[in-house]
Amino acid sequence: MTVRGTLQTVGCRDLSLAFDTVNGMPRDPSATRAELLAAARDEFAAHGVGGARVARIAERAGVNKERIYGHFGSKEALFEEVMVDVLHEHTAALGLPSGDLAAYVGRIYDFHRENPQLLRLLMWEALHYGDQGSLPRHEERSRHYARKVQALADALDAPADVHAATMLITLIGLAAWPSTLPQLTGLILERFDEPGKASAQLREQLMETTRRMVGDR
Amino acid sequence: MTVRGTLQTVGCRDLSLAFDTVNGMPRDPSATRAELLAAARDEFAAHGVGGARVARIAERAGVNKERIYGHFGSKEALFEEVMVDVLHEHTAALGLPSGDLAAYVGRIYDFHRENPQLLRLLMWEALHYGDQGSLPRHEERSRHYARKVQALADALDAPADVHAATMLITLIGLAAWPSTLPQLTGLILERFDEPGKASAQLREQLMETTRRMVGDR
DNA sequence: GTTTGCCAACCAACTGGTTGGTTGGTTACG
DNA sequence: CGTAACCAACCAACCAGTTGGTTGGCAAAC
Repeated sequence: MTVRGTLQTVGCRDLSLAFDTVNGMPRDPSATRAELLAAARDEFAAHGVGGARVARIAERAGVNKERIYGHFGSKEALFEEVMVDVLHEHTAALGLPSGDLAAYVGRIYDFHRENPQLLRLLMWEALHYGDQGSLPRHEERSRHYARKVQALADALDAPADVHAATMLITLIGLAAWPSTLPQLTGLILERFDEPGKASAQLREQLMETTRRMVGDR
Repeated sequence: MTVRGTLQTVGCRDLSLAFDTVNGMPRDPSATRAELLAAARDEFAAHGVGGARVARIAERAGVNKERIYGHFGSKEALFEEVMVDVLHEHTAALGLPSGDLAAYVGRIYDFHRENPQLLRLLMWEALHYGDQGSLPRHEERSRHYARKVQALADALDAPADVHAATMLITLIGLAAWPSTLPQLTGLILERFDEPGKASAQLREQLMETTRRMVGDR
């Protein structure tokens, strides 16, 4: 991370990076914007919309608070922008369900364990926008999941109907649940010796359940 | 709900209940405490620990803010007390897994759909106490889940080992997941006609998955 | 090639409103 | 009559968003 600004603006800069922090550093609005988005992602994942502090976000980005309002307009709008970003990255990283659905579940399970940020952001978002209304970017997200349902139906060689939809919910749930309430998972598994091993057995259980679920019978 | 206090204490009382709000109302510390706990439950479920407002809690309880500190000491301590309460009620209402595990999943699924408060509180709690540490009342809660693992093992006529533990996690996950990110569930199901019917089909899917999961093979 | 003038990017300092928690006094009741 | 429950008023800290001013960079004018 590079930090820009003049020497006398002490409040917003990490002085350990002072060699980067010199007068004459080129201005770069898009870099500022990106730094803000990255800092905001960490802050929102850690504290949620209401708990996030714009001062902390600005400080972490090495930028003045006011830039948030110049670029995004409000804390809430910044949060929405972060969500768009994160969801795009997420779909790019995980792809659509295909051939081996148990492997798909295993992949998603691993992803959420190694990178809990996305799930935390989704949970904050779900809690923030209560039950009644819908989320921002509703239409876009609806289409995204319709595509996933279609991909799952293709993988099963079945129609993209309610059954495929409920199955998609179940698949995602199996993979994501242990990381959703990690303390619950820990509480249940902690009585058994090596935690790493228990986690691997949980992963196997989820994949086996997936295999049985998609098997015809 | 009854509201007590003197006539001049306008700020903290619902005047529509003025006939209850007369001088000479008997003091009842334990009732005050219970009112505070009930109001706090609603407030915390809606807004989380950080987002909850002690003024709102006191107002809803028809009691002065200061009573919160007299009874519980701090907002955070009040939250912990609410969690203890809610978890006790929850276990009393749902019981342990027994004979028909698919029915158990169906029961939990219905419970969370009809009463999203518990899950919301658990999510706020999970997000609030990050990944690192453990929750308050760790030992008590650990024993509680050990009992559940044991009950599940009994129902399966199997040992209470890691396998039973991972299966318990999976069962709870299947039942609770759709209500955890309800907007996601809605987003996936909204394309299909009657939403009530889709929800019923989802329920059936979860129960069938449970049946297949516990079947030996 | 250099000066000039303009604007977007940037910042420090400020503000009005909010909030968890406290305090000093009042009242019910055993 | 003493004590515990209760309350209104208060306070210091905090915080999202604003403001007025500064500066880097670029393009037009020379």
